[in-house]
Amino acid sequence: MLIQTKFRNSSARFADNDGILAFAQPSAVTLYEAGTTIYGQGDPTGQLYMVEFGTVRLCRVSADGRRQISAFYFAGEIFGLEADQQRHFYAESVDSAGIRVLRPSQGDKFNQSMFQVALKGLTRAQEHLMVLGRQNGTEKVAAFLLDVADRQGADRLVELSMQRCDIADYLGLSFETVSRILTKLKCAGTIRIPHVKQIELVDRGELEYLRG
Amino acid sequence: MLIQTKFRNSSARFADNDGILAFAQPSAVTLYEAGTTIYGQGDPTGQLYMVEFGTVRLCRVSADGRRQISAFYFAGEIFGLEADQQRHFYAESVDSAGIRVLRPSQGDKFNQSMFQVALKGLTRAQEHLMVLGRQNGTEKVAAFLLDVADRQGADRLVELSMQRCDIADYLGLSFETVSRILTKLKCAGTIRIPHVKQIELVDRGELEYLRG
DNA sequence: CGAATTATTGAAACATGTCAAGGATCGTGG
DNA sequence: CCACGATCCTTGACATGTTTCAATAATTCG
Repeated sequence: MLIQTKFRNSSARFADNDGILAFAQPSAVTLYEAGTTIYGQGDPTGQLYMVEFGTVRLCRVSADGRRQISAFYFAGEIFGLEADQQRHFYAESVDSAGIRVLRPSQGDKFNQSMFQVALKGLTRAQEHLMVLGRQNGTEKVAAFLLDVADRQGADRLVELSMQRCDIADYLGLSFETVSRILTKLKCAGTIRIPHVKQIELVDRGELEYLRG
Repeated sequence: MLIQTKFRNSSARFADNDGILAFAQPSAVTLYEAGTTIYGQGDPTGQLYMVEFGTVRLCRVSADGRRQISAFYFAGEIFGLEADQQRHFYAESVDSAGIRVLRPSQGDKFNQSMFQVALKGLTRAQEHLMVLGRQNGTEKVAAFLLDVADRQGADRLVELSMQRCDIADYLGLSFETVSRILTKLKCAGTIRIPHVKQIELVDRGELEYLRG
């Protein structure tokens, strides 16, 4: 369910990612209801997207139904870059999200910006490889909470726009394990869970220690 | 232990990656003995490298000694791209490897090539995320064997330049588990192991099925 | 308020890790 | 060329973390 909206400058409060806005031709913001497909696997590539508000997940599902979320994107972040003409992952809104399409305007500066987007994506993916490959459940969850907090600019209170299942598919765990670990951290006094979707970082130092 | 060598065109048989050779200023080939550091974590960035022959691993070690190998690079492949001024991973030769430095020559075309390198790296990292996050040991090893075979252009006989421990740290497993899985695949008739470092893909279809 | 979805918790099964021993391979020097 | 030590690989037994299945609780939405 898509609803075209009109306001065009609400992202001013976020970093103008890599100067890309100056050189792309940004469209109006499109509103995606929670769980809506933004683009599908196999779709043609060619345009980038910017999250205006809300959260986006980039996913892939294997033949037998296991899902891996390769990244989340929050307000102000850019996604949709692919190496060739076909999309290898599909993108969905996690919650109600506003997405702006960035159409490529031919030009050096836009390419420069695309390069920055690619580098940022590469860095994130490599960081995530480390988490998926060599960390246990507790370390994964700690790393996730700190990452979300940083990207939200949150000092103590993290707003989890995604559900446990999304976190699990991002971290390579079952959602039950994610739930158990959050409970364990809560009991240890490291976090508080005032609401299912709000995590308060009580002992940030401990989380950073756990993250490794 | 480094030894400067002189031959400059032995990579002609490999794909001229993204046309980068035409625009960079390639140096002579430097020979790195097995297990030699090519660059360290924290080193300044700025130049790319091309594998002339042999294998390179890109690694990171956590505080308590767990290592994650984020990528292997084989002959003809380019590595060394980073998002900022500091290297976040370190690069080592796996076996005896010849490495060519690609110094950035200012210019549009080189940047274009860097972009291609970034995209390729991003794609690989994302593929690997899927493997690390959602595949079990057998699937990981199957995916690894097929990936190496493809990149070596090998039909049946895969030459494993790296040891079990490297494979394990790449796949997020223990080296004992890697060994056990190889044995299991051997007993199942899916592969043969004529030599510790040679894997014959007897039933490629089965491996592809296992990979998912 | 009630139904549907999502989250938590428990118990048992399973895959993988850890520790330990023995075997294969490799490089070196006699 | 062989013998030796060092390194790497394999295999076994057991410990552990995570998954799975199942039941209950909390939350969301109409």
